[in-house]
Amino acid sequence: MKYSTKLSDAVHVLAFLALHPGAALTSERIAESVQTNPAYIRQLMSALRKAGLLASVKGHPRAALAREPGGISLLDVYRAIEGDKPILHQDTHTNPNCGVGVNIQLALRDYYDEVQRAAEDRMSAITLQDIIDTYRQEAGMDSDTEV
Amino acid sequence: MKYSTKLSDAVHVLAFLALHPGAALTSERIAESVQTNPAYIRQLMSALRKAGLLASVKGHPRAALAREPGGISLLDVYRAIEGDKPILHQDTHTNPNCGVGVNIQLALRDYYDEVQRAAEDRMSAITLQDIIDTYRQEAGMDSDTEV
DNA sequence: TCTGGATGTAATTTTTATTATAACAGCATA
DNA sequence: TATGCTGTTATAATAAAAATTACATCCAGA
Repeated sequence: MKYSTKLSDAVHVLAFLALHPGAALTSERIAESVQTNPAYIRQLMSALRKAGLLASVKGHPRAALAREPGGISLLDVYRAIEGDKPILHQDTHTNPNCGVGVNIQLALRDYYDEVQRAAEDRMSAITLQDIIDTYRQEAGMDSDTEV
Repeated sequence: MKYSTKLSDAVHVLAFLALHPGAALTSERIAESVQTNPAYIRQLMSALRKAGLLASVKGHPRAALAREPGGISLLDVYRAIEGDKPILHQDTHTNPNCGVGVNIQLALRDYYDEVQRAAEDRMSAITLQDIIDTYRQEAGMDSDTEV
């Protein structure tokens, strides 16, 4: 498949909103920045809304963060967008008649869970605010260079 | 795309070899356990060989681990198989004319690197021996229940 | 020394998750 | 009450992975 960039795009959307407070951003305007189509942006926003990270008014470009950027972690966004999709994937198509195969995959699960937890722990320590701060630094403070 | 199960399958291959020392395992025999085709197994083995995790003799079913299971970490296998493929993916198709978009993705890179490192640190602490031990436990010691 | 079974590798096809796109009902503001 | 945008669903296109095919090469044994 393609590599999923939904997490990156969702962060992009949230950061874009945070950087343009009260700017009447339509899904079309945001889509331009992400260089994609408005429907995809609305899909992401829908997931973010359901997770309580974003508030919006149907029919109007009034989307806004539902929390402070400092209160939104990368893990929050990951959960909102990817649900409980793991970062490593077991092979669930091994030969069920082969005890070795099945049980190796079973054993792997425990260790994949550990890796998942390590990644999620790190993600939970990174906030949208951190990302915005880094953005401002790297953009050399010319943070109002427009779209 | 499909989800990659190469890491899981490569571990499967290594564990299978470790569990059947000197058993003249053909790629076909291993493929049965993984329930896939021999060529795919040989591709995995080729990557493992290039990474120095596995030794083999061309033309003959003599593959064997090149190191003790305790000396092969999950990270070693990941690197052998996936190279430097990251677990989280940036969106590199954002609008280059949008400073915000580009720089948000740039800022994300730093944080994705942190997550990657956390995951890799954990992977480096897990060895093939650990996985085999867990396998034996979960298989309830009937570790010679055959293929 | 020659034969055969298996490897190593490249090329092609099939599968499947993801993104792109289209379509439209419904809402809230003007 | 007309309009612009949202929220959502459905379908098509894209891309990465696994499956499959093909074959040159090797080397152990007859």
